[in-house]
Amino acid sequence: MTEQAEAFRALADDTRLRILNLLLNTGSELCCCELTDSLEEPQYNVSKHLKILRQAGLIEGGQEGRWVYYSVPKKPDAFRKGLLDSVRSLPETRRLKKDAKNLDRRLSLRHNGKCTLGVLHGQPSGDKNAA
Amino acid sequence: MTEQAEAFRALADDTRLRILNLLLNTGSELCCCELTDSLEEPQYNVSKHLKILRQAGLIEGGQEGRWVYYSVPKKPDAFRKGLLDSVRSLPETRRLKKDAKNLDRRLSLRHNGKCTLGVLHGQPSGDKNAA
DNA sequence: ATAATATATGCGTAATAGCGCATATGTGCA
DNA sequence: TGCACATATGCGCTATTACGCATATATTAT
Repeated sequence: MTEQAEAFRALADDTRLRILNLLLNTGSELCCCELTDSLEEPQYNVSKHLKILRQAGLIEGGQEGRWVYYSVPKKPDAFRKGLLDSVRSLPETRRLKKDAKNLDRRLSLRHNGKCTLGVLHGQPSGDKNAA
Repeated sequence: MTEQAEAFRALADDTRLRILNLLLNTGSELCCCELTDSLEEPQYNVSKHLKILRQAGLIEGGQEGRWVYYSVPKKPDAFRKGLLDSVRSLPETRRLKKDAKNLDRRLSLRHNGKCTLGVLHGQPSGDKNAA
């Protein structure tokens, strides 16, 4: 598979589109646990999806202490810039709105603009512990 | 999977990208056999890929007699238009150039701007009959 | 009608993807 | 040195995908 087809494949997944949606709609860099809580997905899944996106060159990740902050590339090549623009134009579904709302709440817990917590919600498989 | 992720998935395949590349770079509509010969892939595969692209809303197909002509949608929605633009910006690999060359040759066999032939090459699995 | 032909599709199989779970890795702090 | 914690990864499983092959469908020509 060519590099370009791989990039498309990285986008062919709802969870990964949700991750990118959050990264694109916030100026900030987001760490794994913030994404995990926002998406209400298990941490190991979020981590795996982040890896796929990073390998496709669609996000970048930088470690800061125990945390790894992910963000959209500052200078993507033309092809990936086009792809990211396509993701930016995704229709705002209920799910994406909820993700954004979760993220807002989660970001308000930062201190000095940095995450100081881990995953808060119950690592839901079916949301047993959420309520 | 959302409709948008499905569209990305449809693009996550080299053969399908090659098909779109040909459709985007020719003003003309192309029939299945012309694409088959240009790509040097088996007819049944091309047909299957065309189906996936059509279901994703990335191409349209219209029957004319025994032939089915495929083309890029005239009025795609904003999201798909962005995707098609991304495909348009694919780097010109050797493979894509060869496809285009094959297509040129194949198009020169049209009569009155319409295809009058079926698949010409040896339905290669490994190009046994090609030489 | 029958044959010829352009395209589509069902089936079997091998490869791949995503999830859940458990656990490893690596960093900071006591 | 050892513990706590954020993140990453290996494994087993199931579901999906792509391919090759054979054949079905549909349209034209004889």
